[in-house]
Amino acid sequence: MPDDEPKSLVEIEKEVVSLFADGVRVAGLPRSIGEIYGLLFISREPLSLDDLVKRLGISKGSASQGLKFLRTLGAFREVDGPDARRTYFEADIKLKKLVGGFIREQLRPHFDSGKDRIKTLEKEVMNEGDAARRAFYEERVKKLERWLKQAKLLLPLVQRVLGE
Amino acid sequence: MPDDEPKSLVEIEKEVVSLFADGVRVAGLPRSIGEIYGLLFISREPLSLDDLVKRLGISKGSASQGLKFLRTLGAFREVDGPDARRTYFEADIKLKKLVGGFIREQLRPHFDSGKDRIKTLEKEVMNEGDAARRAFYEERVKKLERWLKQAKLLLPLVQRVLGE
DNA sequence: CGTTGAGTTCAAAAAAAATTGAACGATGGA
DNA sequence: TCCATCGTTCAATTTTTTTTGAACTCAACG
Repeated sequence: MPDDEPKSLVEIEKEVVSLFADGVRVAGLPRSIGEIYGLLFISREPLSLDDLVKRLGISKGSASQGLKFLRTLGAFREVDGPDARRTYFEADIKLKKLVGGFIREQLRPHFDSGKDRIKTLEKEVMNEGDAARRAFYEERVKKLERWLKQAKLLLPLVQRVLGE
Repeated sequence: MPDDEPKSLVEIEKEVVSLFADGVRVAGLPRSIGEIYGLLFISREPLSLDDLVKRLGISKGSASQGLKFLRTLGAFREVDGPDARRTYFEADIKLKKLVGGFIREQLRPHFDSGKDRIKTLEKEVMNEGDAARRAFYEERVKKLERWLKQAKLLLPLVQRVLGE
């Protein structure tokens, strides 16, 4: 029963893992998710959940949850590997896909709820008795609507620029 | 000495404050920063630090730090108000300016450090003895460079789309 | 100058988020 | 059918982030 698989990360791997770990923080994601994707990104062979646990030194729970999230983004493929019992993961390295997944899973839902809340605001504004104050509120709520519309407009544009 | 200023938020104000509080979380910013900007956004008259403290029910420290951050973004103007001793704040409601400030203060620094770290990676890759492995690393590092370049390219575009 | 109070700073406390690990369901042999 | 173990889940724990509040600086004013 060979256990000569590399247990610890080599220098390059460490640097890439740490780069992604820091990188995903910008998007408000936990470190471990960046670490997992980073290691998949810099690994020639697909890795199993257990490989991730051993090599990153994280818990099985973290690895499983991290993969669960990355799966919703479409950040990796599941492929066959040495052990038929295990699932092996291989990074999908299309930036467009990653960003697309992030937009779909993280940004869109926020935008949608934002839209609803602005709708609620509009109704609320109508109850304002003071005319001048109401006018001010109307102007601001309209501004919010425009912001949201512009932001939504931006998303497909972002995807296009990052596309192939 | 009149203290008939409204102490608590009216319904609309509450909703806008909460909308911004949740909204800024997407950008990884603390709730209080969204609350402060939100209240300035929906206030007809400029507000002092003390107004923010009283009406949002946050500490003086939070308000001061929140304003400190918003100041770096250029998210408000300082104007005169009822009390000559105090500084009054008025929201700047140009989306372009807000996003521009965020890019400049939060995103750019990350990108710059990312660039350095990729440079380090490149050097490290040259030390890899195994040719096939080195080729793989080179390809991946090149991919990272391209990603960073595309992301950087995106920033001015975002600013343009959000402009006036 | 001394006093007052506006605004800042930062160590400590509180709150929120991420990680762990043990229990669990599921699946594929034997 | 029973066993072994892969992968998931989630309550408890740890870590990180955010907020607080008291001490401080500084400027205006008498």
